[in-house]
Amino acid sequence: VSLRERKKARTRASIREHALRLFREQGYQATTVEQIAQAAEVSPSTFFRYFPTKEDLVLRDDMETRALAAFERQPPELSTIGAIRTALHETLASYTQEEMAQIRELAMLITVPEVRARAIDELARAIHAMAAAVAQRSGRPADDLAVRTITGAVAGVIMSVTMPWEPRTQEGWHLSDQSFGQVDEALALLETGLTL
Amino acid sequence: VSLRERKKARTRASIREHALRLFREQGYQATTVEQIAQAAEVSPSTFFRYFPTKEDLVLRDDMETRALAAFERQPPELSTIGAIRTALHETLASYTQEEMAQIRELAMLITVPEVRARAIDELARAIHAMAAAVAQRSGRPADDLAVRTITGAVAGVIMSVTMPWEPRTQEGWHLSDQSFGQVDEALALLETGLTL
Amino acid sequence: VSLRERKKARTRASIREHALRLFREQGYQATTVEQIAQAAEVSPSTFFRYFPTKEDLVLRDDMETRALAAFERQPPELSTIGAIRTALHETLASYTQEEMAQIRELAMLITVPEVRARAIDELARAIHAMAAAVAQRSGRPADDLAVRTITGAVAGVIMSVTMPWEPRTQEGWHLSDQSFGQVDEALALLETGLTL
Amino acid sequence: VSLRERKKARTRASIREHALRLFREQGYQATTVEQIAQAAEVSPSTFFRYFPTKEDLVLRDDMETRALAAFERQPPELSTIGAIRTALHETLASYTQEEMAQIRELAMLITVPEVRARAIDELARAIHAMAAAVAQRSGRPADDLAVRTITGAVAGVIMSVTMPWEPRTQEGWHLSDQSFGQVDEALALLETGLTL
DNA sequence: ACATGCGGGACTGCCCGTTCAT
DNA sequence: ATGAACGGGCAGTCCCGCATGT
Repeated sequence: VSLRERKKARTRASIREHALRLFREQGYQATTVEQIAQAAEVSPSTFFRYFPTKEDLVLRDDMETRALAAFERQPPELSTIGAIRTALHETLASYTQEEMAQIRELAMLITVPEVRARAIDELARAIHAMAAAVAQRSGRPADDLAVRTITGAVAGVIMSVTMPWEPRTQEGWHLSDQSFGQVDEALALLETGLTL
Repeated sequence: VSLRERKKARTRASIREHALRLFREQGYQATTVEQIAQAAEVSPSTFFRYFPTKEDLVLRDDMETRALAAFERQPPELSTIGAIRTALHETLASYTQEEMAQIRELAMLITVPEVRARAIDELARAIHAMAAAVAQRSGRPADDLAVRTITGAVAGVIMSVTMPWEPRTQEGWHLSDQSFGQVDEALALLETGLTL
Repeated sequence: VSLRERKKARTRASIREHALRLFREQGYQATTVEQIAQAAEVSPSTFFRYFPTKEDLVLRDDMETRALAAFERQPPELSTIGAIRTALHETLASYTQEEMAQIRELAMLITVPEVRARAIDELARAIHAMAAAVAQRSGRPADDLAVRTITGAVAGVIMSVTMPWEPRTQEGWHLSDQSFGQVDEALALLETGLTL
Repeated sequence: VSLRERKKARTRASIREHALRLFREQGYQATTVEQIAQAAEVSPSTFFRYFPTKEDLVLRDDMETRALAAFERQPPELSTIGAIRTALHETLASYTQEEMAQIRELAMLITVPEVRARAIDELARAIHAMAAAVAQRSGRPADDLAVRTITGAVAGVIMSVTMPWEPRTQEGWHLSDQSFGQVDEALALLETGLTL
């Protein structure tokens, strides 16, 4: 880890922290990139070198990567959905207190339409990546319909349970601890069979 | 239907047609709102009165509304997913040849990232609307977990089957006739149970 | 002439005047568009609506248009070059004192490389427009070699005589009154024959 | 020729080749310096050390230098324009097949406005350099009007004959073999006298 | 009512000067 | 000491909302 790398990481963190503070104080939309750059003492162009878009301030985390890695570690005896559930548990457990706090803070911002659209898109993309893993695990081709169905369903369930559906204000919604519990429960339901 | 309404509809259609032509010729991103406005012989501000954002040129259709209405017409004997499947069939059948052609053309544009993010978001929103209908149909509360699970799963499956996952060029992807068939099949799978 | 038009013209003039003042005070390159916009009390985007590029502040004048019109007014007895010389005289005579002063001030800025490259390009384009007029006048096709040769030569002579060739500072060069005299003389030479 | 020099020349050639390929594939404007640098496996800053601006990828060749040298080799019996014509012939003849092919490819890019403006400016500058040679050859002062006139006229004629005047697409224009023939013919006309 | 004009903000691309790594 | 990385700055484009004028 060279000095250069360290500095980059620090700059990146600094930009994000200042941004989050400003979002808290003024709201997401009311905060301009220029303000963030000024607060973090970098130029706007530098800002965009670290975060391609303003939305990426909120989105870039590695939860999907971690979850995928955890999934691939699961023993083959588990059913697909079972493996996914365990993987999610492990992923959550891997976060420190502070990381969870930041995730919770970032999560509040998905009430902003653009952020939310991007977030869903990322989720979709991530689950598609997981489809490959599922395919391999079950010895089926990557574009197998059952594989696409199961991964799609999982993504949809996560979306449906965690996203704030009614248009609430930024303050009115938060990612509760029980959200994860609900996701788990919903995935269990999905596996049991959706008889309604 | 007043004369005013007629004129509005014509303007709206004209803007959309000119836009689609320009998208075909130059691509979505390369076409500016100003060009579209000029081609349709309206001012840019008028454009925005008809379509709140450029993306809405592609997104605004009433498929979700029609599907929801069809769902509510289904007899209570059908299972939830069965009713959804039938509703989708009826919705598709309700389109004329020309409408289908336009839908297909619009569908090509979801390869554009912004459009795609918005499209998924709309799908999510639409399915949430359907959750209410499902809840009522089954006599459960609106925020019932089973209801959210089933509707989320349906949305996820539709997404997973119809969206172009690999980053393909605009030309390389199209909404095939069999896409609908695959959605139907996948929903059948979902109902049967996802044992993988 | 509506109120709107009036206002536009005033804004345009105001921007240019403030820009010229700033150029005088700080130099062309050291003056940013933002400064100009601020001085003229408009937003940067408005600036670009009036002048597509910073260079256009300097370039947009109608000398070429006037010269072309004057050329077309010349009687057919005159030789081509003779007609051009007369047209240039008439064009110059048509400017008021103030206009000449502004032209002179703008002319100083062609010492700036980008401006100069653009200026030559405009000259080239203008002379090409004149080729059409010459062709018509002499009853030859537009792409006749003699026509292209004569108009090209005229453009080249004007360039050669009026442009500041050695890289001089902005202060060291100015468009003198005798520049026009020299152009006239050079065109006379061109007509007589270039025996060297 | 040291090893260092060799390496530099290779890097330079490599950058240019990758750039030309990308220009062919995506167009000049759509290709960014960063893409070129990446393709040539150098950093952007290295790119700018080899080519001060993106335009210089297209412009930097030594045709003017060669032509000037050839001009200075001409015997004093020849008229000025005669000497220039011979010099141009010799210069052309000095290029290999591959060099000509590259020149032709580069020439296509002068349809791009910025490139074209720069190209004309370079031509102007080159011809001004030639003015000094003409002055010396004829024993006149460097700023002699006849000298400036004749060199300016030659530059203008070359411009007029070789440049694509109508706004054509990149594909629609190319530097034909007969362009050189036309230049020669036009210069002959210039010498004979421009009676039109 | 409707269009036009203007403001503003995100974002891109070119280019340069300085700092760090080899 | 040579070269790459990095940050800064500025021109320019586009989307879109709001005020202003017709």
